[in-house]
Amino acid sequence: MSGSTSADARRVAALDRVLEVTVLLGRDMTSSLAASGLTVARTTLLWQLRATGPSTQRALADALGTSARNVTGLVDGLAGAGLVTREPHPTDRRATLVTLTARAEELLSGMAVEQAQLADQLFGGLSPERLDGLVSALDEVLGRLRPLVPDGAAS
Amino acid sequence: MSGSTSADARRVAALDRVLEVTVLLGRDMTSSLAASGLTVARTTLLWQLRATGPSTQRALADALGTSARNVTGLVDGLAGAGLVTREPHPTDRRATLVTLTARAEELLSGMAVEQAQLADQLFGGLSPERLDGLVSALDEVLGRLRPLVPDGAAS
DNA sequence: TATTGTTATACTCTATAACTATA
DNA sequence: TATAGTTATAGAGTATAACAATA
Repeated sequence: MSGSTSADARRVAALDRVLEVTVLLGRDMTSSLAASGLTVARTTLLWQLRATGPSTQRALADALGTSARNVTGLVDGLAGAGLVTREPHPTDRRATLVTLTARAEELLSGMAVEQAQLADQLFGGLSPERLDGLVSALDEVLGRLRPLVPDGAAS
Repeated sequence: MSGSTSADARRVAALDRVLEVTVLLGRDMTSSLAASGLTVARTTLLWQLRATGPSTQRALADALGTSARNVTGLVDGLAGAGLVTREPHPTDRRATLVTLTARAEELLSGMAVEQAQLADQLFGGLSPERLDGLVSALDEVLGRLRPLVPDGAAS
C-alpha cells in the first residue's frame, strides 16, 4: 500500500506490541479492581461521573457508548455497593441524576494515586525525550484510530 | 517517587494515551469481528490454535489464561460455527485435540491481511525513526508490564 | 491420586424490544 | 410525538465446585 515489505513488517510489529499492551493492561485492571469488588465496566462509569459530575443515565449511556438498559444495570450494582445514588432531576421528572457518594470519591482518589504509580512503573525508565516521542507517536496513532471507531467517550 | 511533578504528569499523560488506544482498539475489534459473527474471546482461541496447531483444551485454557470450563464453552461455539473440530487425542483418551477447519484457516488468513491494513493505517504516517522509537519504547514498557500480570499467553 | 473435560450453578456485561411516566 | 428509564428476554464470557473417565 505505501512502503516496502519490511516497512509493512515493522508496522505489524508495532501493532503486535500495542495489542499485547492492551491485553496485559486489561488483565491488570480487571484483577486489581476485582480486589476492590469492582469491575471495569462499573469503574468506567464511576470515572465518567468523576469527570463530569452528576449525570442522567441517558448521558452516561451516550458517554460510555452503551445502551440505556446496560446503564440501569451498572447503576443498580454501584448503588447496591454504596458508590452512587439516584437523585431526582431538578427539572425533568423522567430523569434521574446519578451521583457519586463520598465513599466513591475517596475510592477514586485512591485509584488515581495507583494509576500514577503504575505510570511511574511503566514509563519511569524512559528518558524525557523517549517519553515525549512515545506520547507524540501515540497521539498521531490516536488521530488515525478515533475516526475508525463508531463513537462514545474515550476516557 | 522518581522524578519531578511535571515528569509524573508526563507519565500519566502517556498512560492516558495507552488506555485510550486500548479502549478504541477493543471497540474496533469487537465491531469488526461481530460482522463475521465472531467474538473477541473466540477469535483469540482461533489465533492461538493457528500459532500452535491442534491443542488440548487444557493447553488452550493455560495459554488463554482462563478456566477449563470457559474453554469448553468457547470450543462449543466455534464447533457449532464450523470453525474447529474436536479430534481424539492419539495417546491420552481423556483429552481432545481442538483443530482448525479449512474454513477457519481461510478466515484467519483474511484477518491477518486486515490486521496488516490496520497497521498500515495507524502507523503509515510515522517515519521509520519514529516507528522504531515507538516499538522500542513499547518493548521497554512491556518488559515492565509483563511481570505485573499473573500469567497467561499474550497473543 | 492426579488430570481432562464435562455438567451444575451463578454473576456480569451486553443488546433489542415493549412499556410507563413524563416532556 | 419523543424521550428517560424500567421490565422482559436472551446470549456471551467468566468463575467455582462436583463429577466421570482416564492416566
